[in-house]
Amino acid sequence: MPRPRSSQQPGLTAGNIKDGARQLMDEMGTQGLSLREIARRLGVTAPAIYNYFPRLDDLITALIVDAYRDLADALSTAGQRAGARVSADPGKRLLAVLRTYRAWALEHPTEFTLIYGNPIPGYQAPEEQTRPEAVRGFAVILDLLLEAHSQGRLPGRANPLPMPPTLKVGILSAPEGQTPYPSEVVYLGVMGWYHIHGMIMLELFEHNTSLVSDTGLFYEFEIQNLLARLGLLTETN
Amino acid sequence: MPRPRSSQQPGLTAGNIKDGARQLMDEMGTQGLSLREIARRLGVTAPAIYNYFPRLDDLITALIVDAYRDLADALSTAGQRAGARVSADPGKRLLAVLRTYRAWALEHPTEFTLIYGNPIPGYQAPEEQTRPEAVRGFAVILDLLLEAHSQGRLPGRANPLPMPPTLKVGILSAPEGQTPYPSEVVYLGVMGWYHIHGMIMLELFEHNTSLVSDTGLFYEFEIQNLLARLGLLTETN
DNA sequence: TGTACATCAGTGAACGCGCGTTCACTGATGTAC
DNA sequence: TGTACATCAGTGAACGCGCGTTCACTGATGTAC
Repeated sequence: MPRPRSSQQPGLTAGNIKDGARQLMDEMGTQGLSLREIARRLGVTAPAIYNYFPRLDDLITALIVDAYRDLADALSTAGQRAGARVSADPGKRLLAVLRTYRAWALEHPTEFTLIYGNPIPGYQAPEEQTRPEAVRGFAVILDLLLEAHSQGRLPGRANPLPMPPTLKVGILSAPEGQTPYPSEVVYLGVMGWYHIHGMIMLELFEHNTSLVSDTGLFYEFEIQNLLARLGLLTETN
Repeated sequence: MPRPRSSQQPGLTAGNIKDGARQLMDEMGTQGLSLREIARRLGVTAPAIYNYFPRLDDLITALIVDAYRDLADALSTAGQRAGARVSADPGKRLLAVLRTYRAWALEHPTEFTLIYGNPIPGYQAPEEQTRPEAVRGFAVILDLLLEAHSQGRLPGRANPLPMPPTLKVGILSAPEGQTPYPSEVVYLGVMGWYHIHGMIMLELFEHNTSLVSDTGLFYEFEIQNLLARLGLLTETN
């Protein structure tokens, strides 16, 4: 049977396939991914996909990298917009970024799960592909903390943060091979991330439905509290 | 072919099957569960399992309930032992409980993932079976907070905790149908849980390997910090 | 304007696999007499 | 002590299914002349 595709129609693209995959995962969960089912939905036979992704794992990798990139973009533009719109205050920009973190997770639950949920059995993410985008997202937060730190607004030598001397924080070099972040900045970033991440994970998988009635309000309260404790928010909002 | 089993051998039991399932999940991840593979490892044919678990979902439910129960037991005995060994101070007992939370997760990564990781697609946990044990574990934490609260050691009316008036915290009734926990207690419990849970999830799925070199120390520092902020730990350890 | 040709995206059949579940059955066990 | 019998845990074959991947192929397209 001849291919029905005419030259006007866009035909199969890597983008098409990824979109189909994302849609399928939305319905079936991250482990419901299936080359054959994606092909079926695109009105194409399964082997056709091999022209774009030699193996299923390559498709998964592409989806993961896309997700990290999309999240990093969302965080980055949220920070920039807040800077342009409201003020240059790093605390307020950080607040906008943290709001966006949750918003992105709730708007893209499948992709968030793909990144941060159970590892897919038998699949090993190639770090050299996924790591840069993953780091870029977290660096948005670290950069704002660094800015506050350089303004002397974070706890430091004069106003020491409780931080045990034996605690060794791994060194994460800044994006462009610049000087590494000071360990106070990394510590605060990680600490805040843990808190926020736990909230979102438990909300996403519905472990807190009987405990918290308005998870959005709760989140908002927590991030304001967090930033206020660091001296980054003087007035509310 | 006759059954090789003689009366001395224990033969197949529900416990055997669950143990095999847990072992399989340790190797293959929570979604690697397979009736046939479990049966194969137990030296038995797949239909034999149907005498003990009518459907695969029933086996999963049993595993989930077991995990919640085991975690709740671990938390509960940790609190009791700390009370007997060290002091009756609820803060110190809480510290022991929080240490146990992480220890249990790291010792039972598969079961922790089964409970708190991605939902298994197509499987819906029957709440009436899983909820009591899930609540029991969390109640260990809440009970200790309640004890501190009744001793006036938590922030209260006199020494108010920042807690927005509009924040509505769902009511969780105490185990035996006793009076519900005060909302300060629930709030602090949930808040701490979020923080701790995020740490453990990110550690378990190895998202923080490049950020934190000694995750055990980091965790220890965080929980001591957390309790100190609530006024539950005056001296270290 | 017309013809020959290379390209290459997508096809269809097939591979070997593992899965959950059903079914009639078998045969060792323990009990009742 | 011996015999007849009910029980029921586990068997083996079969069902229908979907999966990832391979392979030789086809035929529309665009290009070169």
